[in-house]
Amino acid sequence: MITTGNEKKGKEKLSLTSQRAVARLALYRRMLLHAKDDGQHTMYSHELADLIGVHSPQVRRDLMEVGYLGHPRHGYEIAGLISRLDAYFGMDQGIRMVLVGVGNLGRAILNYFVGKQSHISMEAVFDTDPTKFDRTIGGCHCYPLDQLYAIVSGKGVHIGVITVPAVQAQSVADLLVKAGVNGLVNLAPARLRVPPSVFVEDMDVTLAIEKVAYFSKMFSGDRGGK
Amino acid sequence: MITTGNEKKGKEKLSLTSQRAVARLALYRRMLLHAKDDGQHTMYSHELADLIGVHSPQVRRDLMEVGYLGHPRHGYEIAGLISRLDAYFGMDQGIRMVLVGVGNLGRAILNYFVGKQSHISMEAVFDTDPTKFDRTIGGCHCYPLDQLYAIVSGKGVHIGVITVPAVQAQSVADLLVKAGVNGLVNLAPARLRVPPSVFVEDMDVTLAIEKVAYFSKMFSGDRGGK
DNA sequence: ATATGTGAACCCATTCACAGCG
DNA sequence: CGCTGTGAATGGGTTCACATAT
Repeated sequence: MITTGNEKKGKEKLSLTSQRAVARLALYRRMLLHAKDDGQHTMYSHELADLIGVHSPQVRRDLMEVGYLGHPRHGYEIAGLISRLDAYFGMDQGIRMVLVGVGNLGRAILNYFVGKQSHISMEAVFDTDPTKFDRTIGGCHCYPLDQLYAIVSGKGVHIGVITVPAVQAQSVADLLVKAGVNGLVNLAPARLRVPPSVFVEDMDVTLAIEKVAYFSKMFSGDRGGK
Repeated sequence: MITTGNEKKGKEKLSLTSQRAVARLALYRRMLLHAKDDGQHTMYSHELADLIGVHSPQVRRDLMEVGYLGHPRHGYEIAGLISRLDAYFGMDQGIRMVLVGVGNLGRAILNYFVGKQSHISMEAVFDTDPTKFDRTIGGCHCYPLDQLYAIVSGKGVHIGVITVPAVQAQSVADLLVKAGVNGLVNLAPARLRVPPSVFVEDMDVTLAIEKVAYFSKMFSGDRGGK
């Protein structure tokens, strides 16, 4: 087990922070990176709270959870907190991922990573379309899907991103799990069945649209001008 | 006047179901559609529960919320429940949406809708790239972004889907809101500021990956070997 | 005085347990 | 009986309030 320089109190709390909390922490990190780019050195909990739309005690409690202490008069030190969050997300050791399904959606996601250097790296992409084999797409080499196990297994790849049609999603998930990933980002509108040791995050655009359909109808009780 | 955005003028009947509940209802609907395609006529709460990974009382409570009653011995009647859910999501009146940003991501989302007939229709798409103007992309006519207000306003378009780079997301959101949409699906990794009468659903792939990074690390005690 | 750290209260979503009905 | 409908209990996440530190 590798621990980085920043020591938190002896509490190596592996506790499962709630998914909501983890998402907020990722947002804090993003805002802190922006602030750092702008030359800021410290930030108050209430500033961070305003930036992502929560209350300041929420921020303080979240940061307490990751074991980073602020300064009662000056707030939180940005660079240090970013380092702490990097460690929290395992980015100090690097996160390796692969993507399966180089359609429009897959390419869109690859574009998020091309150019900008991140602690999260896309190691390879896979597809079943022979015209894509051995090409470099979005900065990544594209391999045939049936070589996935051979290429991914044992390489310490943590995350698989699934951007294939719904009908293929489960078989791709099975393949990725067999190859050793323990986290999946599933962009296909399908429900995946995976062993409990694998974490799945579903990103279902159709579902999101339906949600918005409901709430937007509700929000527009009257649509009279203002 | 300062608006805290905290005025909930909840209508008791159509009460603001929680976001989580609405997402589940959309999933129920999808599963029911599949079952109907397979020729099933009724379904039990525990079946539906298993299909989406929740407990049966949760299903019954959710369906109670939308006011659909099952039969104590035969479960829920599929066709009727689907109709009820269609009405719940406003689909019986049709949901009209537009999409802004015809990059890979935008095209991927358009592909979700091309071919399959849905109660949700994509009315038009917009971009700033002149080479795309007046072309039909994913079954939709592409207009210049600066014609958005003229084309969308007054057409009863409910939802805007934002698939532009992060830096443009806010201005596109402003435009869509001015044109009268009251629901946004935001695929850009940016935080949007909108009036409280507009519902925003963020779909942030980068955030999702970071979430999975955390939980996948946590799920795998060590990453060295097996 | 101002901002953090945190126990305690609060609130809401989920789950339980059982009444009711076919 | 089996399955639904739902009040009651549970549990987890958020907010409050205040002690603490500088």
